[in-house]
Amino acid sequence: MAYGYMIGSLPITTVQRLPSYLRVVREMRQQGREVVSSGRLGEMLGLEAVQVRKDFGFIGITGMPKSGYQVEELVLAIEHCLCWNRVRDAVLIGVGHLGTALLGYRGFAAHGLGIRAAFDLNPDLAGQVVHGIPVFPMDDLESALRRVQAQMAILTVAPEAAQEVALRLAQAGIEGIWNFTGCPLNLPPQVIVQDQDIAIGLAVLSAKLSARTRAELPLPAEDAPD
Amino acid sequence: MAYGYMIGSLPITTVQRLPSYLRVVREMRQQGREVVSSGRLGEMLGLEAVQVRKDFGFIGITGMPKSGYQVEELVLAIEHCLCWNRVRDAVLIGVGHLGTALLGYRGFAAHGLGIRAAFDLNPDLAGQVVHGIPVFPMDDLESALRRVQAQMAILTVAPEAAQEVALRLAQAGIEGIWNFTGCPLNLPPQVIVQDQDIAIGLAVLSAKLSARTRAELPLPAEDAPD
DNA sequence: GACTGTGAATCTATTCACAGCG
DNA sequence: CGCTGTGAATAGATTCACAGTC
Repeated sequence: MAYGYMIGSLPITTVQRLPSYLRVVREMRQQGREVVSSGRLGEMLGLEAVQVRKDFGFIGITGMPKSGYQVEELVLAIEHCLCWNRVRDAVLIGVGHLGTALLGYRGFAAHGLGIRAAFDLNPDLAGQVVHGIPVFPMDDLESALRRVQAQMAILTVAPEAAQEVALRLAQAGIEGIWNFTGCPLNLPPQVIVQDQDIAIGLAVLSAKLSARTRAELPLPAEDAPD
Repeated sequence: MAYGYMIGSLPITTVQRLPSYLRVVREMRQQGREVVSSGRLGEMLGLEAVQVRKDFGFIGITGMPKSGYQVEELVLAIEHCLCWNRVRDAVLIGVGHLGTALLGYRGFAAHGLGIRAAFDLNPDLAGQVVHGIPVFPMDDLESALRRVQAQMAILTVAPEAAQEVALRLAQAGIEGIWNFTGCPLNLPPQVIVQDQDIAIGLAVLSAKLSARTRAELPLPAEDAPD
């Protein structure tokens, strides 16, 4: 079983399922539930039980026949894999609609993310505090980054500015960029870029809706003679 | 070549790449460029040329040896696949930080989406107009949906309310739900649900950063004797 | 009996290799 | 030549089938 496209020792598809496992097992822990089976978890998340078991195998968790997996152990193991048990310092660039929304999202702490500063071109925003996070002018980017020691940047600037700002971030030593701009970034390979393109999800939904609408219509008379 | 996981006649992975193709070819059209090769497109998007050709084959586009593909033809074909050449009526439920940001996003028109109305529990919001879109109280959901004829709903409510609101949407005849709540929705199968879980992208980035940090550290003395 | 754990089989997606064409 | 188009090969992910264990 040669698994590829690995992140560290985990298949990327496994990593993508970890957040939903974590949400469920955290909830169970809060409810005082101590064990859970792969079957129950799969049912709740729309996954096959064996897939859940394989995933847990990858993150090094082993369960007990008859009873299942220890909820607490699962929480800790998943948090460890993602480093969501400690808080990673981050900055956000581009305090527009989306940037503001992300600054206001209370859930990031539980996802290992602490936004320490924000930056925006607009001089009216600089000096303000948005959802508790101070906003600095773009000119201060490099000097502020030397102070706040952020490892990650959340990029929510306009598409036209994306590449240029990303390059400045890379040069300032940012290690990972969470890219909400929808533009592909061209950066030195030591910077890890994660694209978060909202248009992809919309495209899948649009295509599904269109496919169903087309299927409901009478088919366009496919009476080929042969 | 038996491709599965199809949406209509397209592999889902192809559909997921269509938005980035579309962005690039629309830009080229605006610049007056008439043809483009699969190699050039692949280079711009970080894809293999052959993948681009396969994708274009699926959407029924055929190019010319030596020159490449007609930019205009590509734009129209991709828009057609996604139904992004006409505007689909939608409503948005939950005018919090994220909901407000989405209401303010000017790009949806180019993605075939027109938000006609928004809804929120908060009575102070009802009656207001946010980014040009009227907000109604949640109690009016069913009656308003009878008037606006929306096909799609954007769900940006708090996780606790997600399932209940989604059920109301399904009963009101909504065909597709774009689910930003991070909670899995349990709905009758005729409703198409597209989950847009921001935590997945963050998990992948977190895991990559953690993996690299771990790789840089001296390995924890793996001197097994056998 | 009700679970886990895992090799083998299957299914899906990407990439290779090359024929065909303007 | 410099492209496209596609069958064949490979790589990756899921699912099956079943052995093992408490």
